[in-house]
Amino acid sequence: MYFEIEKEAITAINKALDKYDEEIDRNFRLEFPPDPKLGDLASTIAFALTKKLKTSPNLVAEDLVSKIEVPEIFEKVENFGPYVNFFIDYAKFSKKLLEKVDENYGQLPEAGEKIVLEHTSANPNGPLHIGHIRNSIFGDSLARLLKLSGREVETQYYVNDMGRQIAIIVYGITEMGLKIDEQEGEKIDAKIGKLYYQANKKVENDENANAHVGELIQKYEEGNDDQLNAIFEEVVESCVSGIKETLQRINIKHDDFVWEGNFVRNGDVEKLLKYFEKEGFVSHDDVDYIDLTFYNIEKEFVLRRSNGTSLYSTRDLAYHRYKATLGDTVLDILGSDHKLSSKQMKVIFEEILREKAPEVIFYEFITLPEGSMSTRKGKFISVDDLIDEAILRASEEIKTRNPELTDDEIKPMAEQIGIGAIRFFIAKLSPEKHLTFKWDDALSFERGCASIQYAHARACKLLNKSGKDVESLKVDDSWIPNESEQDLIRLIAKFPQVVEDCANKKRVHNITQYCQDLAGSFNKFYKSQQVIGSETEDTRLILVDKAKITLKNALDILGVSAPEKM
RNA sequence: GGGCCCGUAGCCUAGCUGGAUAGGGCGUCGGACUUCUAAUCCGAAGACCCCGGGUUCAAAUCCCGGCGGGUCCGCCA
Repeated sequence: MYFEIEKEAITAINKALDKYDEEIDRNFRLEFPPDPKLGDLASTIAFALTKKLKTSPNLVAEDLVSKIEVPEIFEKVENFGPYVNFFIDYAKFSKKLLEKVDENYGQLPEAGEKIVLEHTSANPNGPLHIGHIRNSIFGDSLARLLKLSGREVETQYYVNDMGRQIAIIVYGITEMGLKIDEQEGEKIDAKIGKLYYQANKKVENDENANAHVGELIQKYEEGNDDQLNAIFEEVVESCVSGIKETLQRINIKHDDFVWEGNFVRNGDVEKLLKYFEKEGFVSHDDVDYIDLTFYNIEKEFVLRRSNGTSLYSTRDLAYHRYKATLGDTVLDILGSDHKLSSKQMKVIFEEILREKAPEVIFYEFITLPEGSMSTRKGKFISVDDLIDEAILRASEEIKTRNPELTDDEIKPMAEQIGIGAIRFFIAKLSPEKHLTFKWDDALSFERGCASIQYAHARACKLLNKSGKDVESLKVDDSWIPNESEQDLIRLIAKFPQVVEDCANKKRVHNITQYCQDLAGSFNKFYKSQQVIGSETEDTRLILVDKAKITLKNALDILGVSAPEKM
């Protein structure tokens, strides 16, 4: 709704600007004033005009206001110092808004852009740990946000089957006689992690073992040993299946899993290397590499090991060229430790291949209070453990609040609340901020996600209790919303704009704030206004229903489910 | 050593393409359950926006120089 009325306000301002002789940039948008007392939409256009007119911005704003014809949907236009502020006529606006909100509220029209979004892509050498989860939760939420904003999105998980890590696991199986089934842990990915830890310890301290791993890498890359291929594939497939299960628990599902080995097997990597060679970019030492000092990058880009095998970075280049064929934009979510290699990739794409480089969003690490996590050192908290703990804590919380509930009733609620707490906790922090993980911060049910879910459950309960079919109700024509109703309407109206804004900036953490604001506004309304039995019962029920829908759709961006009961 | 990121009340944080009294949350203190669920609401206290310069009518935001923390600089991914 704000889109429409913003347009009206801009048109009105432009008409007023026509009355001046001075030419100023008409490509402006409106902003939200910091306080509803100051109106609903504000323009800073007076600042631009001030420079031309050479008077104070306050006077310009005052003069501009006198020249503006107030569009019908607005009550008045006033200037507050240099700001030109529009006040919505809520008697007219509210009814229109409520009629507009349906199940798809917030879904913006098709933008005609397809984004291939890669996220998570953790090495299949162990379970997902809480260091990876930021990538997954941010990536998945962003995918949801971008879809809502009208983009087409395909999510991919890049499976590193050819890495040294997998070869180490295979070494553990074939040379050390370790068996996946015999490892500690419930899930197969956890067992593989344990096996990897042991095999890695051996390889680190034993030259021969280390050399043997190199041979395994070489053999798998050549791909002629069917028996060996099968072992590699089984390890990777098993681990990925465990990871998929974990992701599913936190409402994450990728559209596609792409194995890096494909790009060696289908010849793409070789083609790329030949191209670099032909164009004269390759330097030969023990290894083949591209010297990037000309582009101000000290670190060379290694293409091939001395034994002739390819590296992750080379295969990744081929993978990114493949992704570019699938959509308009290639977007990666990566930890900040990838910054240098991404810079190398960007230069290679733009300067050497002369192709569009992928877009990358970086996030800082999550560390434990005692230091950073490491699958290699077996030092991490797995996402499965985090989920289990979250659900456990949530069910205890539910039990103390609702002692009458049975375990069967509690279980699904605990899952929704526990998972919500995790996703919300991760999503609310902007990605460039480093995070030290603490259980009590991560799994708080006060004022966090649970209170938002609670607002939704409250709305459901209320609608249910009314016994009316809200779809068949009509907004009362004489209704003039009071203050808390206006506040709620304002926030509901803002939602599509929040979606657009966050999607353009590719930021999801502002969505969490929006959810909190909307829930807060609903709770305030709920506390102060009687719904059932009031004179405007039907209208208020509609308002409750629309708030509920908006809340649900906003939570959906975060992959958090909206419970009907709590 | 060089590159990149971060530094906002006791704690976590939004704002960072310059503009309205720096917005939330946790914690603290005080109030509200005979009334549609108190996982809620109302109120209060709490901020040299790391420090020092500069640009500007205007700086948390931009520039320069420090300080503190993180991270990268592998024939790992």
